[in-house]
Amino acid sequence: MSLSPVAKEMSIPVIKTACSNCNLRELCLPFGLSEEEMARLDDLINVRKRVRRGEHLYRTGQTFESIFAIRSGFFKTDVLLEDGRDQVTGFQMAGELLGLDGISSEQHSCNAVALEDSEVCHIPFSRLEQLSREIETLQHHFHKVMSREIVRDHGVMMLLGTMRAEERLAAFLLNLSQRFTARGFSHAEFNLRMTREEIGSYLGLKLETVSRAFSRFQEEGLVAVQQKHIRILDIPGLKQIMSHHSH
Amino acid sequence: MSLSPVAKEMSIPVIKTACSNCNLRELCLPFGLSEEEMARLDDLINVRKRVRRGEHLYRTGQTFESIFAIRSGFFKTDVLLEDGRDQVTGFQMAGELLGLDGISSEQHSCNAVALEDSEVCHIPFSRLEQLSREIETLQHHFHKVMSREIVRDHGVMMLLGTMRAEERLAAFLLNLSQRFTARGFSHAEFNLRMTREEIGSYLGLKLETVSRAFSRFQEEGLVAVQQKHIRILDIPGLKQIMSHHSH
DNA sequence: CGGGGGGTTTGATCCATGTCAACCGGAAAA
DNA sequence: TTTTCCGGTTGACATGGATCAAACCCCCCG
Repeated sequence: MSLSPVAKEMSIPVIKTACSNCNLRELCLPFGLSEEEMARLDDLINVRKRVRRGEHLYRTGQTFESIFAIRSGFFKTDVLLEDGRDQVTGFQMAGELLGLDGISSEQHSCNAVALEDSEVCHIPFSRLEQLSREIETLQHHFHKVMSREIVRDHGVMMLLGTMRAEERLAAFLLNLSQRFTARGFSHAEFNLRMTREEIGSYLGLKLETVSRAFSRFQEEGLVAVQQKHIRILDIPGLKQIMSHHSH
Repeated sequence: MSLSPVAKEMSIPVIKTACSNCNLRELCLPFGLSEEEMARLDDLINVRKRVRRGEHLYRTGQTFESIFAIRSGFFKTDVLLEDGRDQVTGFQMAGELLGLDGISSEQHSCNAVALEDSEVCHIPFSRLEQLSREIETLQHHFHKVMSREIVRDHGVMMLLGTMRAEERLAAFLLNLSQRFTARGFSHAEFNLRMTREEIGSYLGLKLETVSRAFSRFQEEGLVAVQQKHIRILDIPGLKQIMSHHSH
């Protein structure tokens, strides 16, 4: 049963979806803001949208107007080349921003697809710029978030350019583990939201190679894999694989 | 003969190195600013620094305080992994910014090395943020520049993840050509500032593979290669290689 | 003018990953 | 319960690029 407008008017307490009571505020844009500043940020985020599994949040070429903060759920972004090849450029989870790539050309330069039922906050970009001209903390934090995206991308370039298959998968699992931990989930046990093919696309590998690497990790007792369910058994072992360069 | 301080005091016209008379202003940060706004940007860029070939502009781990705009010259950025592997993450030329990756953690996350004698403008970041709170155009343009870097990185991820050796090199040459063109140089003839090994590192290939790909292009009449001197003979041909996926 | 050395080219061989194909297994439909 | 189907696993084989090695070339320096 959903609350009627009348219920609101009768001032029955309603859980307002707002930055100030969002448990992701320490990971997301509001980081470091005062109560009053957060309220002003709230003001500009007046649309929250559900995106069901498999649906696009935006597509390449669409006019860029807003960035999105993930309230809950899981997304992938991918780029499509004219000749049909495509690549997953990232997986995004709660508290992360989507759409930063659209600022440069005023249109989105990748597709964003929900990998599970998700909810996003819609942040009109020009209003965010306006507010960040007024709130130094917000401005600086936003710059940090963009910069972090650049650093992340450099990490992926490193992975794609210098690592072999098992190193890539180890790095990928450790990265997921670390991000789940930061969100208060188990660092050792989680469900993958993406297929082997999507993992492979992200890591520059074919799905068979990803599958074989998982099997190998399993044999060596590093992880327990059951379909999409992953239990990481030996984090130091994975770290060693990641950086145990044979040459 | 250099001008003495006395000459300046006698108000003999001195070419001031300033954004307003920099021929890169349309590519660089000042893009879209009024004369008055550009003067304010000039105010904050009071150090211009020479970096000789082979010297570091900054190193991984150094405290981040400024970003740098390249006035002239050519740089590479690279990341070093603990196990000794490294990768070139980009090549930067006049009008481009260096150091954006340092914002996120307040320390530089890569090395920037001059590949030829260069000159950079030193832009204290906190003052840039301050000014961009006051000048909307500057703020927006800066955001676009950061976003463009993200889009560029996605392009490189695509290249590393889905392209084969010759496609990567074709993409690389076309990209250089296009950037030289934008700076008023010949789009068809230029000198590479980097070694085959650096190209390989950037493209996720070994130097021998890069060399072989060059030879192949030469055989096929796509380019004329003589050491570091490159003449592009067939741009459509290169474009076709880049996107002529065999599968 | 004659080394010397870094960068480059080219050849021969090897190997990690791609490719192709068969099979498996769990979830949803019938 | 059985069927279907999609995603995943596993095997056999092919291949692009890595590796190792030698020779070459250009530029700098004595």
